[in-house]
Amino acid sequence: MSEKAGVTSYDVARRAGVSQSAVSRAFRKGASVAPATRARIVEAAMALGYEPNAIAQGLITKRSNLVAIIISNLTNLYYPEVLAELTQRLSLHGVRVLLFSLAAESDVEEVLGQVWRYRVDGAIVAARLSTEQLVAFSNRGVPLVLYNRVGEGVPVASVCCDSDLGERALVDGLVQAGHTCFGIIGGPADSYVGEERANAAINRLAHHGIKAEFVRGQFDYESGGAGLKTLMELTDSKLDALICVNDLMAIGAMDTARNIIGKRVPSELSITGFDGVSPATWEAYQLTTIRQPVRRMTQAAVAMLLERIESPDISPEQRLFAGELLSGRSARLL
Amino acid sequence: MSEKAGVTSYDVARRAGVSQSAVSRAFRKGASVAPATRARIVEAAMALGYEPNAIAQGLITKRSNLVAIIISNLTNLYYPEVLAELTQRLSLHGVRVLLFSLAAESDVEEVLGQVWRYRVDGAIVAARLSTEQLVAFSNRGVPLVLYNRVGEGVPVASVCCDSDLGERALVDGLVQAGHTCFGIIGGPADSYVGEERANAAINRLAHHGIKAEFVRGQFDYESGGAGLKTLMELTDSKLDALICVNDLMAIGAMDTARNIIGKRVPSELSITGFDGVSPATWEAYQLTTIRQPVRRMTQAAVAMLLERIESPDISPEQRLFAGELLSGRSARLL
DNA sequence: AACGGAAATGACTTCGAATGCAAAGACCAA
DNA sequence: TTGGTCTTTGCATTCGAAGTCATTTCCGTT
Repeated sequence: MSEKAGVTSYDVARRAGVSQSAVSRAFRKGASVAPATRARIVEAAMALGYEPNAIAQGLITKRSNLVAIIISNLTNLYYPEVLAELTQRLSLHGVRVLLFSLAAESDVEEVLGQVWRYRVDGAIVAARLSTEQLVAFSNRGVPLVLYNRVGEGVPVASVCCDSDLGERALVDGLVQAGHTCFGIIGGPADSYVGEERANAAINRLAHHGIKAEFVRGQFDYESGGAGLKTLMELTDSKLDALICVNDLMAIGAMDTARNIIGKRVPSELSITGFDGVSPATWEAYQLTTIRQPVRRMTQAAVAMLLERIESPDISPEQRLFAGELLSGRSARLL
Repeated sequence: MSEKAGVTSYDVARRAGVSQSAVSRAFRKGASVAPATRARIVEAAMALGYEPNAIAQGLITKRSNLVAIIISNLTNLYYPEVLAELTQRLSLHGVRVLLFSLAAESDVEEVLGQVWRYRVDGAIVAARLSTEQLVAFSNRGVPLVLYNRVGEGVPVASVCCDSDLGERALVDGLVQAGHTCFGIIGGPADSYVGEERANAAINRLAHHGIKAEFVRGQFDYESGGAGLKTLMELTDSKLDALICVNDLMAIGAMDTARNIIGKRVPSELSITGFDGVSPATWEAYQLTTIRQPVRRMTQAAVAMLLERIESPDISPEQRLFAGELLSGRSARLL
């Protein structure tokens, strides 16, 4: 078994005394090969350390068995879990992952060029795509599933965690528990989930006749503390309910509230997050948040994508998953 | 610009009134094409939305421009950062990432089969490889760089963060600050870094004539708390210095110490970690730890790999980076 | 006008596996 | 033995771009 580079089906064929076609057939199930022949071929292949060249297979079959995964910022703490899940699930189906991680959202265009070049069978995207970019996918016939985003102006298959339901649960709980002065820390203006969640919270508060102060953050730890400080100023320190559109900012805010500002959480200030990342459940935080059902969502995304790879004409579908309210100890909820 | 699937160089050639060869040349720098011709070709290519088929290129040139990245558990909190860095750096060099994330270490063998099939130009691996597996890389002529691991029995290019230096700094600091009862929480027995760091700590303590209690964890938050409890029992609650081989366990231990056991950190119990993940710097923890120089390490890994892809015969090299001591507030150090 | 050398271009082959098609065997029945 | 059916097998072609080599074109010289 002296595995060497560049062993081809011809090498195997020669050693087994058959034609190259036979070798090819021996490796695809359902092909017409005599059992004895197949055995000889497999033996020869093992002896030579032969592995079919996926590149050549891809060229002839027009199936690369590659799926592109495009994620804007992997350091988000939430995405690694998603990525790991997606990768492993796709693996089970014999599909390989071509990973594109963006330093800046604006890199998408360049990345797409590479996606086309590699003739991927499909793509799962957790980054903002313009309408033209969405159209490009459909023109090129590359099945696409958006993760936690929906197509703007164009119907596209997508998997999302319901922002409205989630924020509604949080807002309602906070309102009913008697909070009166609300603040919201949103995401950057160009983030889809950020806007969705912030708007969901704002709308639900409006439904209760409450107007909240609003500031933007960058989804990171520091933004939480900074946002909280700003909101305290804006509200003359009357703030008693802080809604953050992700957990990381909520955690940052908690730390700042306790250690810098000196507000008790949750007795003086309730703080909520969104995502359900693992630090949210740590003893020190016990964050009240909405946990995204990552396993079900990734499972759905993979299933939808594979379906569309098999049958390219399946119509777009949006799957909205309800998050689970995680009642921690960072907020007084009713 | 009605980009469609399956535009080939022949299509472009026809539209530009040239041969396929000309199109090919127009897209590679340094080739002999008249400026005017190239212009016509580029225009035609744009009009058709042509992108060279990387699969076909890979087949003929025997360069896939793909690099495999194999990471055992992405949920480790430390690896996402590494992965993002690696991906982006490789991108800059026109190299694409084929990601393999392992659910269990034992999946490596199966994954390697796929690595061979895709004829990757090289691989960066942060997972345990057996000697046979290491040899397989060299037999197949696939350049390999190990990340935070070294080849066992076989010389292999690798990039590591120095465990000895790091643990020595921590141990010396703790000893000099007067700690007397030491406990160590290691990693699973099959983890390379886990064993390295634990041994480094044990050895350095021995050098000071101190013997520490030792328990194993799984690198996760829960293991920290559980490990601490066990160590408290083993030491009749006399434990006053806890060395964890990664930050996550240290964080878990801190939370348990403060909130469950009721020990003050660091006045009654000093806790140290390793890695320098972002939560370690959070207000609530301010962990005393060794920060791995991720940027320099990934930078080195990429550089080493690319070098070896260009010149396959470069001899193996180990690059050991010293970590930076992050003096937080979780340990009394001198 | 004729020639030489360089630049530009195209025809053809190549990479490695898959597959349509035809030929060759295998097997059974009459 | 012959014919017919079904299974195996090999030949030849294909996928799309790169690159070799031969040819053509272009330009400057004399």
